[in-house]
Amino acid sequence: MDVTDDGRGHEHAPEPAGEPSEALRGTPTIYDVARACGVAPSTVSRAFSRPGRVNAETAERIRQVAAEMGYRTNPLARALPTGRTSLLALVVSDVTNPFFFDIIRGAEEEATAAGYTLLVADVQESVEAERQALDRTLPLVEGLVLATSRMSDSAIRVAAKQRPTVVLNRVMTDVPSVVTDNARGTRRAVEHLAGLGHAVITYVAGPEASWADGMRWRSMREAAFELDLKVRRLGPFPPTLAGGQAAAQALAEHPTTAVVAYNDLLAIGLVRGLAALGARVPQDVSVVGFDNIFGADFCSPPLTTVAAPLRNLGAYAVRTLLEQRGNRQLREVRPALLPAQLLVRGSTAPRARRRSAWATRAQVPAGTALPTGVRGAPAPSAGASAAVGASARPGGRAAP
Amino acid sequence: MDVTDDGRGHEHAPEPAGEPSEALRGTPTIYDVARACGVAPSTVSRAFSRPGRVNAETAERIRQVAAEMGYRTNPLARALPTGRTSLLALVVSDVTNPFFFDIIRGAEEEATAAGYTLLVADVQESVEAERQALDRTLPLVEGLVLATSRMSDSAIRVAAKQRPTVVLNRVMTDVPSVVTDNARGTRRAVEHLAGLGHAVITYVAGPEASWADGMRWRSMREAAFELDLKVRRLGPFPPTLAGGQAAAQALAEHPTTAVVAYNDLLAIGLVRGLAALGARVPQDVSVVGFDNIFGADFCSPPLTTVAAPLRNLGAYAVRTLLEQRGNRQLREVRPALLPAQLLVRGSTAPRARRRSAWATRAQVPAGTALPTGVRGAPAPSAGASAAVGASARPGGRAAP
DNA sequence: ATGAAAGCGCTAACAT
DNA sequence: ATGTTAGCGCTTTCAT
Repeated sequence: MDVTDDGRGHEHAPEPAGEPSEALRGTPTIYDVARACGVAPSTVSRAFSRPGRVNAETAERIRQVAAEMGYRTNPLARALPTGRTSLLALVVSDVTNPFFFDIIRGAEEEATAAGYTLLVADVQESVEAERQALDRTLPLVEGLVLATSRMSDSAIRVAAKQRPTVVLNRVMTDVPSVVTDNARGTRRAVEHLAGLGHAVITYVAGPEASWADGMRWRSMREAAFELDLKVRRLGPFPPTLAGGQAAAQALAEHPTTAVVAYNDLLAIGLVRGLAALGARVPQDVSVVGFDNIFGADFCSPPLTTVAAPLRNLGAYAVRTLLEQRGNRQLREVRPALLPAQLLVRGSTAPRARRRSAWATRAQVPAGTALPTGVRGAPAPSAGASAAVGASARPGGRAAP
Repeated sequence: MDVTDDGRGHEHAPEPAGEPSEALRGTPTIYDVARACGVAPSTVSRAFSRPGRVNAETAERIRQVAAEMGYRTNPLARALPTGRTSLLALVVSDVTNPFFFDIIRGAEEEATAAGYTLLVADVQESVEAERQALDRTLPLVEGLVLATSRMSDSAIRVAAKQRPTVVLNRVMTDVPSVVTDNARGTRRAVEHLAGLGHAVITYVAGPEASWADGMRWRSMREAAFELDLKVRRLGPFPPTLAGGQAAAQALAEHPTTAVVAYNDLLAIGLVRGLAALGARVPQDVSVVGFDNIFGADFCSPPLTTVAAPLRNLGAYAVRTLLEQRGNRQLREVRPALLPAQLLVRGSTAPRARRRSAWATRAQVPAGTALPTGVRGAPAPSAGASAAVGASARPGGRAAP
């Protein structure tokens, strides 16, 4: 940030005319500083890169002169021989998705604290863009956090072979991964609804390809089984406000008093859709979301949600990344499970005594195209245990 | 992204034993490719950096072999002699502020389209962090977009001297700047309220240091004068939900039927605060926000707002930046004004016939500390014309 | 059209 | 503790 319009070192060493120095070119180099100090360039280099390996006094003098001349070490030149760029990349599938806001913030903080600069690459939900972004950034960075990658496991492994890599919101066994503890979070939501007297819960599903979606649905079935509740599944729907409105239509045909949605955006859309159909939340229907994104507290009613430890997720990923420096082996690693927290707000309430008539009142035009059909869960007794055994879909992508 | 575990060129040239080649080290270089092709390194370099200056056939052969070997040009090595890093930086005061979401997205898109990678630096509202981020990234990037910088004009000029720079949401005359057309946007809001029959409008102010805040308040006074309305000013308040709730308290003491808030976050907070005080929006009070941030459409009621061309702002800034390549002069430039758009939603309605009693009902504890006093605008006739002439505060910071 | 050679600015052995 | 000397991988005159 310093500009040196003067301080050309004329008092240090008489410049042989015709020799281009930092006075002519833009920025002074270690050579200019060295000449001005009467030491070797390598000494100047050491004075900055490893203080301590140079005499305290000369080091001080060098720093002094360098400061006067406006010398700044060129990170590019430093990176070429060493590979130390001090850059980390965070690849997100969509910067404008509020799910990432706090993740970015957490990663930023941790990176900055460790002396790194975070490069946020937005790949706009495109596998092709993701590949290209990686092509471009991989050689520049010292490490990589893939938040919600849309690439295949093998593609991720390829990247992980070149640079320390951590994946977020997706479980892998040979690449360090950090995920929210969806199982416990989901259980808390179900317990909450059960405590309010709800006996049947609908799960409004998100993208099929989402690792989290599969996890949440399975966990719901387990929890419901143990608490002796019934669960249904509706969807999949795109995890957007529009998706939620569509879900409201679908719900009208198979109403329940409680709903757990794949994520907050879907939940908020659902609440709006329900309102449009004449259903009151939470009086007629209780709604629970996931993630606690920005906006979950000021929508109306404020959303009860399973809050993902967003900021922590980002911070933890970067920390894990930094720990990988040195040991570059892809060895077996257990995914880190970060705890979620149930935030009870205004969208859930005790089950109404008498069933509201909203669903029958709601005008659902015959033949309305719904994204998908409704299917009841298999009998809890059979379904739950089967679900428990199922492991995470191997190649599944993690849509937030 | 390619990994080359094989393709070591053994069939091209017998490796003299003991000479480290790309087989031993990680990535193949132009030297490896050159040897494999039987050409000079410089030819390989040209084949990639300026195709056309090399025989079409040899170029093709080189590309072929290079691909087989998994050669990728090293951006760092290329950048050292040329300065071309293909990196652009977008510095934002707070990544988690929804105001920036679409700005980032717009900038991202434009940068990617032009073959650049965008580095998003979050400086967390700290001048010190901003200075440091600049120190770190400036030498790496080819250009800089400062969105809502908290630094002084002169500090910005210093940065602009080193790299092409564009400032967003702040007017400067010697550095290209792009801002929302707040004046016209504000006028539209005032016209809208006037059309609904409101005669007195309160402006709920944001940060004093915000360039946009000053601009909006002045524009309101002008517009109100022309339309023969009265305006009052309340604040400043922090541009957050909490700030809005505080503003609701203040408004209760000096109620008007219409309010224009500095930004959406403040407006949303205000609506919630009013609700808590028993005022209905829009029946008792109409509220207009600014920016149309994420969430403005799903809060309750959906917010009428002056939508900033967020995405366009980001895209335009990057485009302007890219145009600066080549001519590195800081010459006089006129700020670009991008049009805002009034989005009428549910938070504004015709003025009620009879004055609601909410404000008198609202329990405002005596002596409640308000961030600031309320002051009426000076007589429109005098105030307005004076305001028109006033130019943007020179050193003002632009808080979103 | 291609090759040879000199850097870009810094770091890292290896000497002294 | 400091100086010398090679590079890091690529670009770019200047020759040929």
